[in-house]
Amino acid sequence: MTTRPLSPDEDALVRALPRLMYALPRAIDADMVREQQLPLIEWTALMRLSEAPRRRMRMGELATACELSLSGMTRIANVLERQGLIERVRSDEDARGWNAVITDAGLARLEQAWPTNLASVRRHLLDHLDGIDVARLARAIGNVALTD
Amino acid sequence: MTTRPLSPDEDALVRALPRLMYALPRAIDADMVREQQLPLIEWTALMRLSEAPRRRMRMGELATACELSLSGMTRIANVLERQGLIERVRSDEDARGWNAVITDAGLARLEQAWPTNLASVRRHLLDHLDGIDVARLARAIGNVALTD
DNA sequence: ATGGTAGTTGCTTCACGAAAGAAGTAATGT
DNA sequence: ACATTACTTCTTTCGTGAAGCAACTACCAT
Repeated sequence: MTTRPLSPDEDALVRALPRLMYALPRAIDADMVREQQLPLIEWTALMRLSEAPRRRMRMGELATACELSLSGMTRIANVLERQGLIERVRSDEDARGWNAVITDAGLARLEQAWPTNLASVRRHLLDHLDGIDVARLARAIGNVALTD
Repeated sequence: MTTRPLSPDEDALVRALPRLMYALPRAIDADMVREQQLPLIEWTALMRLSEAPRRRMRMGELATACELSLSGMTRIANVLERQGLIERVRSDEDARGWNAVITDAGLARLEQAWPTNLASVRRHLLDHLDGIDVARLARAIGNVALTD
């Protein structure tokens, strides 16, 4: 295992990391719950579904997209389904599989909550990234934590 | 609340965010547990203590530094104390307060686990940040999620 | 081809542990 | 004395991994 020491810059980043990993999701989630009664994870699931072809995704696919375990995804899907924001329909090409499909109510709810999410991400994150190449950063983050 | 739409770059960043907020901490923690039997949060606590004046911090201070609730910090401190990695001593200027003090064993454990943490952060994060101004990013992240 | 069976996959249910928040306790300050 | 502060204990919620179940695939024997 490589143990070349960190440069001072990298070291500073490592020390700042808990902010990003622990504080940021809590802060955004708190905004979403307070203003929209829609936790961040549920918002994320709706967002992924809304962008999927035919507004649907297999459960496993959705779990991955939400960075959630499959069992965790089942739980969230139950919550969303009980609220009528998604439906579950059997996959037509594999009878073991279920598709989560976002409903019209789900799309409406997503629309309604969108500005809160946007403002929250701005306030907690984007507003602090002056001078950072955001496009490059976004691309970089896409590759983060790929292997486990 | 401001709802100016996101630029495409910002939008890409927002969509990549779950990686950073959910997958990254899980990945690093998994490495720490697998190779060192020392969860990331415990490592973080030891690291903060090791750098504090007189190797000690008040519980509340430490909780903040670890981005943890006070009750959560109590729990972690109990675990570390049972392992002899920290001690609790009453604060001499406020009898309500406790100082968590890292022991020699704690320092040794931190040293021992350091390379794993370093390698993990490199592998999951730093290695993917080509072209990013890391110094600037570190400074920026320091300001993330300040308000709740 | 046809069917049997072994193994894999997709999802849910169950059992557990981690973290937050509320309520409680003890010491301070005014 | 009363309100506030520092921490712990208690309660509830959230998310994981393991176990369970149903359905699909692959392989072989006939």
